[in-house]
Amino acid sequence: MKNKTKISKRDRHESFKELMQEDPFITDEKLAEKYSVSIQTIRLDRLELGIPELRERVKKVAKKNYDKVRTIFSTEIIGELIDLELGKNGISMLETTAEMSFAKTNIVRGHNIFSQAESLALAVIDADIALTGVSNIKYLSKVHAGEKLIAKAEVTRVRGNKHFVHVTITVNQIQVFRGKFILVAVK
Amino acid sequence: MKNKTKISKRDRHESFKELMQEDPFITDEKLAEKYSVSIQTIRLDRLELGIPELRERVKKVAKKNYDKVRTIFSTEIIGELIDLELGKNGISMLETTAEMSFAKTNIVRGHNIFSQAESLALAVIDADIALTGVSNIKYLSKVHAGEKLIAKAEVTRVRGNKHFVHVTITVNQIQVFRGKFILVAVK
DNA sequence: TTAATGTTAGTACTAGGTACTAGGGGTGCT
DNA sequence: AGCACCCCTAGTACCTAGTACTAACATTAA
Repeated sequence: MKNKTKISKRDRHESFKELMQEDPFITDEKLAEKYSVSIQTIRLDRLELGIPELRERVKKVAKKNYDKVRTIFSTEIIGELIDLELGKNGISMLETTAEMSFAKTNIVRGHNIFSQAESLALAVIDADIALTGVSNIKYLSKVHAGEKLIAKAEVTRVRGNKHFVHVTITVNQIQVFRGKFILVAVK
Repeated sequence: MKNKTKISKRDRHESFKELMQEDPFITDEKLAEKYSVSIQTIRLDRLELGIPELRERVKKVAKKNYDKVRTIFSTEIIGELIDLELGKNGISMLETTAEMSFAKTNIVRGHNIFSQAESLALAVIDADIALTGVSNIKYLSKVHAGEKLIAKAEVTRVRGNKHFVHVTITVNQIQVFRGKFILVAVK
């Protein structure tokens, strides 16, 4: 028998998976200390649970977030573009995650929803570069992390370089957001 | 003399620094091939330029973006809170970056500005948890990457669980955004 | 008691390096 | 022409955080 706090394999594996998500930057050595088992045991555990080695985990985080940051900040569309008829209408889909929401309530933050709507509005209008001038929006009901947002945008009027776009977002056919945008095409 | 495309040290170093930012995931071996020099030369280059090894670079990207994603999605305030009088008013500051803007024009995307405004509005009201119900916003002029946004929020009226907040954002005393929010405090 | 499961130990090997020593080749200066 | 200096290349020992594998012991269940 060893000495201290030794838990069962099942419990260790349980705790293991959680820890890997919280802190992907931990080495086998540290893990071995933490659970007071040998490094070999940790390696068998990772093998069993299909958890890659530290370097791979770090690389994965790097690549994922690298992409993510680029997607959030840089893409023309927040969410996935499903359908688009330039100058007329468009549909995009956004799967909400825990990161988009308040920790306490799991309710998705408004600006994430707004971002989807605004970027879709910008995408549907038939202009090279456009900026949002005015918008009038209403959040109709709470959105919880994990729910799939379907945004539909429709161009209602075009007057000179001003484009009027209506956007509605639904979750399971229930409206959660609606907004009117006036977009200004710039040269 | 070797054989092919060999450029000067200065030019290599120049190109080197750029490449490291574009693609931090490249190994010394690949770099050696790319510049048709030996691995040792690449290592001397990195030493000279103070560029860490691949693993450290990857780790850095991982950590940075890890934090970034958390900041964007999770913080209560987008930008830095400068002043706050709960239930009355608040000021926040956001330094815009190239990532927040359209690549072509360098103009900051609307939703980044909106996010600052909305999150500040949520912060000033004296309620544990609140959601945005309605908002009415106007972008008054373009914001370019690098400009410092100062958001001022003021609670104008409270009726039951509805909080009316006005937010203005300025760059060098010039208004670039104004918005009215109706926030709903939830229990 | 035997078999299965869980744990530890150790070896050979890997990638992608650091740190260091040593030497060759071209250029510039005197 | 001689020599110094820079640039580049080569090679060795060592490092971390592993993989892949073999072997043996400990614990538990049948």
